[in-house]
Amino acid sequence: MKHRISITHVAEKANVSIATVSNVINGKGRVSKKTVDRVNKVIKELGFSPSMAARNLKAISSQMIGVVVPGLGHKGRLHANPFYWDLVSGIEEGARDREFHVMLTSVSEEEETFSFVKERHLDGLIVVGGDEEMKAMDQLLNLDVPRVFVDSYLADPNLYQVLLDDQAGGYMAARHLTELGHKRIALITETMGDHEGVNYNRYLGCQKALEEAGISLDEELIFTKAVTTSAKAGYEAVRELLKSVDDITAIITFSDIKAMGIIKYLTSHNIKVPNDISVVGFDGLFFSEYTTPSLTTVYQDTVRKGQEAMELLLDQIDGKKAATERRKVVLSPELRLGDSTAPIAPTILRNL
Amino acid sequence: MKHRISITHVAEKANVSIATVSNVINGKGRVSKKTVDRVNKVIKELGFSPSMAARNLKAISSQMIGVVVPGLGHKGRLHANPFYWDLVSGIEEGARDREFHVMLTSVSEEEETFSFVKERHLDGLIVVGGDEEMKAMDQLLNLDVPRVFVDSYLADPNLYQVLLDDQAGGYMAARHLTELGHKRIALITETMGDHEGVNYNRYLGCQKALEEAGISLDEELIFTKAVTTSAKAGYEAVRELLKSVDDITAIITFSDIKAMGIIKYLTSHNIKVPNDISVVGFDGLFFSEYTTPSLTTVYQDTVRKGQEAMELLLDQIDGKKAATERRKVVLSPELRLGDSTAPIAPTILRNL
DNA sequence: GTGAAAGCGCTAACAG
DNA sequence: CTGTTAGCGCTTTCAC
Repeated sequence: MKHRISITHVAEKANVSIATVSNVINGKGRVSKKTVDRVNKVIKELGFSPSMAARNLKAISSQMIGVVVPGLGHKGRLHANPFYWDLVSGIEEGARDREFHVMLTSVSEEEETFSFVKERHLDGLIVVGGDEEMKAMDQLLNLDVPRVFVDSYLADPNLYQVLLDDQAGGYMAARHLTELGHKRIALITETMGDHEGVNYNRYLGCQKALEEAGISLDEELIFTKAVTTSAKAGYEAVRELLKSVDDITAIITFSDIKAMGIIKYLTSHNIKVPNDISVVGFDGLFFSEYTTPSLTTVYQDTVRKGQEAMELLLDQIDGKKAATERRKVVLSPELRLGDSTAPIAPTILRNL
Repeated sequence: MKHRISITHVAEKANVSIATVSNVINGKGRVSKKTVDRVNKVIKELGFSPSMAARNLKAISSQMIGVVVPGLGHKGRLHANPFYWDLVSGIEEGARDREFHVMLTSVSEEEETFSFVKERHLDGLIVVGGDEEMKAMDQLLNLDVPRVFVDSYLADPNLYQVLLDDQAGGYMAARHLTELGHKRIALITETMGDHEGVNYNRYLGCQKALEEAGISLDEELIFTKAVTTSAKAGYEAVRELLKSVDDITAIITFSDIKAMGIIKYLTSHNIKVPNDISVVGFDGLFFSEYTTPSLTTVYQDTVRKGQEAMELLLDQIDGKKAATERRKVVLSPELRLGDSTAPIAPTILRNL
């Protein structure tokens, strides 16, 4: 295995000192144009590129940030939710614009140390969707690096966070249904933790809309046993739900993929969507317009979410003043109408 | 900003030399149990973790591999195909098992140098889905690092590749349709390049099945103008296709998300799937069972594909003998029946 | 068992 | 303008 080409080789071949080569590489110091050209020529000839490892040894920066996604790896492989890919797309795009690279890691249920952050001199971390209950969150909160938390609902106002206005989203979903005349509206979601987190906030929004419409959200209509965020979980959740409830006319769920599973169950059991039951999803993923029926969903710009997170992180790394003022970015959702919701059926109205 | 805690600090506090600390960290050399314990205690107290940058300076390895995905970034942000996320999940999982980290980068249409591979001492690269025509492929092929190409169909037998048996997949799709009695079968795909690549091979498989059934694949039935791999592209492609052809009874397309768009177009234009037209997709993504109708599709284990790629890469990095023998891993697809295909309708049969 | 010392490739003073 | 030199944190002989 041949030796790495180092700055020294370049220096020798160009008949200059390594300091000069260094200056040329970094455009620093005063170097005559002639020398610059010569050195650059040699660099090209030798196919030299500077070792970041060596650089990092002096400078603290590694020009690399980490993205921590829950459950991607090992024990808890990521649930195939396109949402993450959109988010990562946004992050990568933002990083690339600023010449940063992105390291992707997952955090499992096991104890994690995140020692890699120090080991690799990571300049920052974007943490996706960890609640305060997440085991690893403690560790994460104690790290001494710039961090941005996405969808995490952390109380500490000093933390940098990117969120969706989930309450508004939940509100839109429920409001839409009440406006269509629905009264018996079920909610299908994962466990909502201890009154925090994305799902809980969406739930609060729903509740508000229902209250406004003079509807009380029956406990029995809140189904929080969807184990994962997946089509399958949605499918199984409605099945269970319908065992104990038979008069609902609408369902809200907090992800499009669960909505998909829900619709699948309903239509394959001869319950018409939206005629018998309306369904509202959440996220507005690419496929939501292409399902049959197309989804009414609360859209969020996930790619942008990723970009915002990256921007917030980089501002922080740069120590920009802006960063101090702008610690929390809250994006707005948007209701997208599809064919999965409709006014409550007249026959049902009559029975009320 | 406080100084990084280095091996020196540990050495001082533990009253040993840095060499000993190093030995403890790496479990090398002879160190008395007593010293080991003392040093480890100090390490914990100080919260010390060794700098990989410094390590990399000596050792060549960075314990990091790069994943290169086409068009994720900047100019050509990734098309929202869950396929990639599955693949990356597999890769990350494989990496994590072997204590490697994964850097995610995109390659745009622009000229790319991949200098980061040397700069960051990457131990290897997994390249996803680049044809030989891809501009950056030349660069990629000339790099001097272990690489694994996924879905790339490169001629050089020395290259490490992970592929799906795409011909078999295409064959399954078409065979299934001919067995159902279909004769006028259309193909909707992206441009198929110069007779290579994933799509072309799937096409070959189709062709074979059709030939076996005594059907010639009409030129006019091959629609290669789907611009991207997306539901929208599928939607628009059928629309165009149906302008010039009106007697097809089945459509094959090489991704589930295009299939989704196709079905959407058909059903929303009152063409029944599968009664009027059968549709076969490809990939077997999570949602394929949950569409309405559910998709008949050629399933591939995408997560496994990622894992295999990682394994092949790591074998190569380790210089395992196995790697020399096993340069090409070809996974097998599997036909998954859904409700989007059905025997050709009797009414049509009568007209033939 | 343990330590001293020489680098790995680069940057950043500081001289010249 | 350009070169010398001292580290950055760690691994690795080679002595003791």
